[in-house]
Amino acid sequence: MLTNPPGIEDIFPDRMDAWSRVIGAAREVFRLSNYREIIIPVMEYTEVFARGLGDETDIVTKEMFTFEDRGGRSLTLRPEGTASVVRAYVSNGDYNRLSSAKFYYCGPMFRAERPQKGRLRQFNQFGAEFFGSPDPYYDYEIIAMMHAISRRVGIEDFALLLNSIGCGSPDCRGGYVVRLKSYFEERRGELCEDCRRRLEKNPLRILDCKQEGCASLKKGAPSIADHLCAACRGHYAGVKEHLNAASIQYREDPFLVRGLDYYTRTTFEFVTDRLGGQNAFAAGGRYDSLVESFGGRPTPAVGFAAGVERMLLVAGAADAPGSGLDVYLVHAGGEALRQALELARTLREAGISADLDPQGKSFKNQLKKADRESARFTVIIGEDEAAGRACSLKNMATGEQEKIPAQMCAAMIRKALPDYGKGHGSD
RNA sequence: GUGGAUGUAGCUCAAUGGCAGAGCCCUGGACUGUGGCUCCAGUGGUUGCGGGUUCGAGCCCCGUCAUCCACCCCA
Repeated sequence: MLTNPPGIEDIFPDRMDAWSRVIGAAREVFRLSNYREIIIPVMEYTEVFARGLGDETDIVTKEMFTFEDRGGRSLTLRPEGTASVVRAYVSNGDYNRLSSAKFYYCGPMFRAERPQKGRLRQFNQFGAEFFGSPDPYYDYEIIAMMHAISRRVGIEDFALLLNSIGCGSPDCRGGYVVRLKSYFEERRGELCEDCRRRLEKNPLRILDCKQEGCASLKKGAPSIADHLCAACRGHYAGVKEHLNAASIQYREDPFLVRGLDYYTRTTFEFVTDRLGGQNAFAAGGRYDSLVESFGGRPTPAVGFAAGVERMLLVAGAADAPGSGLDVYLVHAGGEALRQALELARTLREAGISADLDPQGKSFKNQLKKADRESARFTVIIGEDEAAGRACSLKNMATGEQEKIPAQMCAAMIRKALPDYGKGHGSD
């Protein structure tokens, strides 16, 4: 039997309810802050990600689905969205010339990791990016949107971790990294094997290590908080002020280091302990030099991304079987079927969802199907009804049933549906 | 890439090395034109795949594939 590749899932209708609620909440929150949707390609030239995320990052070195096109150029299925949005922004002169821009995106991402709880090879993210200002307000705006989306989706059990990793200048992170490196070099023997390698490549990442030895070492390590330059310190204070003003709880974590190279100043994560070996369901930060490194004008920017499947896990979202159909038509075949088909057309044209089984076995069988579809009404056309061009309208919740002229059916159902008009056809 | 666990009906799972089962689902009946609750009956299997040991393997051994969990890393 053919199966789907590992870590690449089908999403069936029963799950779509919860799934759409998450995406819907995100879209609505983005709209409220004037972010507009952008559709970015599912694949890019490999350089986009290599340059965007950093040549040495784990994602680029071992987690990308990369292949050659027919001309021998290297293409990669996108492992995240920010690099693509930046690439799109830079290559589109119209937007590039605007003083600022707000985008959001959603769609599948691909990473060639071993699947496990909360980790898929194809998964869905939505995210937002702001271009054009270093003002800490925008860091806040980005964080606040993700916060609002979490609340709307019903995620209660989470923490917001916040940090500033400063800028690259020698009196800021640049100098800090040097101190950090020498601190760990003196204790090289106590570091795990991975961290000894990180010591050369990216000493900051040692702070992220969960090995016991390394974790206890970092308690005595110099903290980035004490080594920010005046400008970055002021920026960080500004972000916190905005968060406080909005009563958004956060926990400062001076050791919060993200796996992507492009971050500057603000970094943050929305974390929970309900994701197995994973902990973050959304994360982001500021990336003030990424646009420039893609060949654009120097343009400060902030953004975040969230994992839809992880949010569903954290929210404990249950599958909802049944379609919420408005009407299921039950018929006795022959002339009754002919009238049922005609009535189905009428109902659908009136914006009422209707379904039936032309093979229609017993009434019992058809009623059962109506129940499985969680239909709100059943319209029954048996031989008696068909003879008088009538139908029996049954409310499936109460069991009440009434025989009415077929002509009146659509009008009566429409009146009885409490939310007719929302999500139904309009007139 | 590394480690551990698990693969039996559509689903969830039983079965000392000795006749492959139950619950749910599905179909039908009790109720000849009425869903959910109850009761009864029925359909449904190359026990992931390939070897081996044995009189005999779902069970033991080897290999392989798949899934899950964890490491690593990340949404």
